[in-house]
Amino acid sequence: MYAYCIIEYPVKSLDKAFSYKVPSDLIDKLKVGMKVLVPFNNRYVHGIVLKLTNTYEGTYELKEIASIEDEFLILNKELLMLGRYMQSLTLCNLITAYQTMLPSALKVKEQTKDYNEYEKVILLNKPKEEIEEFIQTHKKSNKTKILSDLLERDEINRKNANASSLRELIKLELVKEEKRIKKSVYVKGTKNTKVLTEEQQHAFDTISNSLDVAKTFLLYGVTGSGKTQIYIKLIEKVIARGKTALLLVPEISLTEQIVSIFYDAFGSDVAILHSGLSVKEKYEEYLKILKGEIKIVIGTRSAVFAPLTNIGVIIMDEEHSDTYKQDNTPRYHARDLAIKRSEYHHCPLILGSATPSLESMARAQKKVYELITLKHRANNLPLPEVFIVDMKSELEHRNFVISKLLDTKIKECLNNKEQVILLLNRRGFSTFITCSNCGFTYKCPHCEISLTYHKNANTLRCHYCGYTKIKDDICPECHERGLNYMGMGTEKLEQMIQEKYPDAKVIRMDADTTTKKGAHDKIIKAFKNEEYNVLIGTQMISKGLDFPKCTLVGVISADSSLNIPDFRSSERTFSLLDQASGRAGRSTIPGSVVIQTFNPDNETIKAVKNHDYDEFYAKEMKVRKILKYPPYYYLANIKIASKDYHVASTEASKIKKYLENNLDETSIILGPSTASNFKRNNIYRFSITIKYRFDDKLMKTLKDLDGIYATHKNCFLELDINPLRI
DNA sequence: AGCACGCCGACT
DNA sequence: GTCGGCGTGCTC
Repeated sequence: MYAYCIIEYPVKSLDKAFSYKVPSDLIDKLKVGMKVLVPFNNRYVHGIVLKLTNTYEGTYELKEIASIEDEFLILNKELLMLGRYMQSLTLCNLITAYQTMLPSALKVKEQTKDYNEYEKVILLNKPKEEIEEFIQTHKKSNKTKILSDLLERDEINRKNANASSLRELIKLELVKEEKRIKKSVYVKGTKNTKVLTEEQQHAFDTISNSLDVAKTFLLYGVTGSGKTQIYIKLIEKVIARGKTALLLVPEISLTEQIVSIFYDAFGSDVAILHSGLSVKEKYEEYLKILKGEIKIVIGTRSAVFAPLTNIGVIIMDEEHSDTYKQDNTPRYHARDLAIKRSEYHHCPLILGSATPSLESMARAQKKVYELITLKHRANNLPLPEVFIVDMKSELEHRNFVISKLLDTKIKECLNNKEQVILLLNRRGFSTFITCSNCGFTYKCPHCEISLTYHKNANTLRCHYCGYTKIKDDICPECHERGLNYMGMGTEKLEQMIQEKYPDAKVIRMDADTTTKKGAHDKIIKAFKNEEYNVLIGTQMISKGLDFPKCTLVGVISADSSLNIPDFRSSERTFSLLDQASGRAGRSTIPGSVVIQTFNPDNETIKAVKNHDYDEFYAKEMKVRKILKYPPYYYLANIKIASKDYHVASTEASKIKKYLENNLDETSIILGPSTASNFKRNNIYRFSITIKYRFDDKLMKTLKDLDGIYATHKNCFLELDINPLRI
């Protein structure tokens, strides 16, 4: 028998199958999809078996497979296919695709955040007889009590035992201590008795009727419309039919509620996959899923590769979330792979969101997806009222940060002992120029995105197409000397709020205050427990959190999100502001939202005020159509990187020529321009973006290009097909 | 990727 | 003379 293996090095020139003889003692054990150890160029390297054959036609002197690396960890037929599919979508190496699918690949860049709660339990360490003997031969004490408890119950929590007695028992090696992940609710069957509303029921029925069809549904429901309930019912139904379910969420840490709901409903049938798991934990969960011990997998992006078989439903919650797209190689989008898996398993895929991505909504409009709309909040509460404050007129009253209205509302809120959330988006990665007098910002005349300020050259540049202009001294709009780049950090805002409202207890949540393990959770819990009444934070506080006592959300500057130089900034702003407003008034007290902006007439802002996604969608689609952005055009981005500025620059021009000669005439090539992360780690990056519709030659051309530069000494390419940002 | 092979400069 | 620089090519 012969085996075709792909080996572990993610290098273009090695990204092909190498053939080996299978030694007789492995013939029975070796399966396609297994990890093996093979001799390769005087060394042993890991590989994955792609194919097994009985004959060998080639002319190589074949070596033998050395051993099976892991007889449990197998990529099944579907996952092998999925890897090839991912390769074709992202143009990554096949081995890279497989490595990202397998849990062991995590060792490369293990993350340190640990979202698990741990508990310590005490177990017996000696046979029962010995323990009994000990109890008999010693007089009653804390020690014997612990032991007899253990005889009865197998394990006890460390908290329930006298610490010093315990220490002695451990010393005597009669008992042992074990640290394990605390699963808050492990017991199955807290009956989910919630009754679906009419609307929910209709959604449920529609999907239920297509349980054996590979169909994608876009479940578009306003915040609080109870999508989670529909997920639960669907999964219950699918499990009852003997199938499994996959639930993808944007970020586990922000989805605690969903997770605990599912633990409650399904107990140990659930596995949670997220980046906080250690390699070992991830591996163990993976094996459990593989062995069929798990029926429901909940996880983030990479959970789309969960080795579930017989999937009955795939759900992608908050489908518009950017986290579903990996921002390093392989740059896959979990949605694409979820669609593929739903086709393979002939099961429905549900994309859920209150603010669907334009791509998905456009597909729904074109009937590629079936649209299901939930218009009402499950608890029938009105959506919070949104107030737009024009900061231009506030400036006249010298209110630079907190407008009169927001100030009044905050005071009102504090007086009523209710809570306030203040949202301050970060300025993004690049600096843009704003007129502090009228709020004017420079936009690229071709790309409609904000220009980035380059201080050393005193120029404003578009990093899409390369358009450059010199910064004016006076604002072209209001003719004042107000052109400055603005921005305030959360830290400064915190200080300011503290001074302005001395009685308020303020807590801040941003990247700085959440670096430590569990800090994130701690802040949220503390705020929920009303230890604080003002929460200041960045984007991260806008997602899915539920604070019943919060009745006011203030957005300090909507412009900072709106002006980020990216064609999707309106979409992101709408989603962010809509979600943020959803934080206000979630229980019985109606909430309000104050949005401060220099652009009160901006269509996106107006749509947020009316909670009108449809209006936003219609307007934004027009813009995208005119400017030829997704969903009307697809995008592909090439980054040309080199330590040498000149090399990067000249190669970028060469590549542009190459593309012009090899792509369809209908495709539009933008650039080369300096990439948004132009110089990082002393590497210069240029960016070329291709807008295309149907270009048969595109993928092949990009692949060829990648091949050409694979051997280039000091210049390399990064390809991103359907990038989320460029 | 990682290693051998190979062909030139400067060092005990 | 030889040690070692890294350019080139190959890996079932």
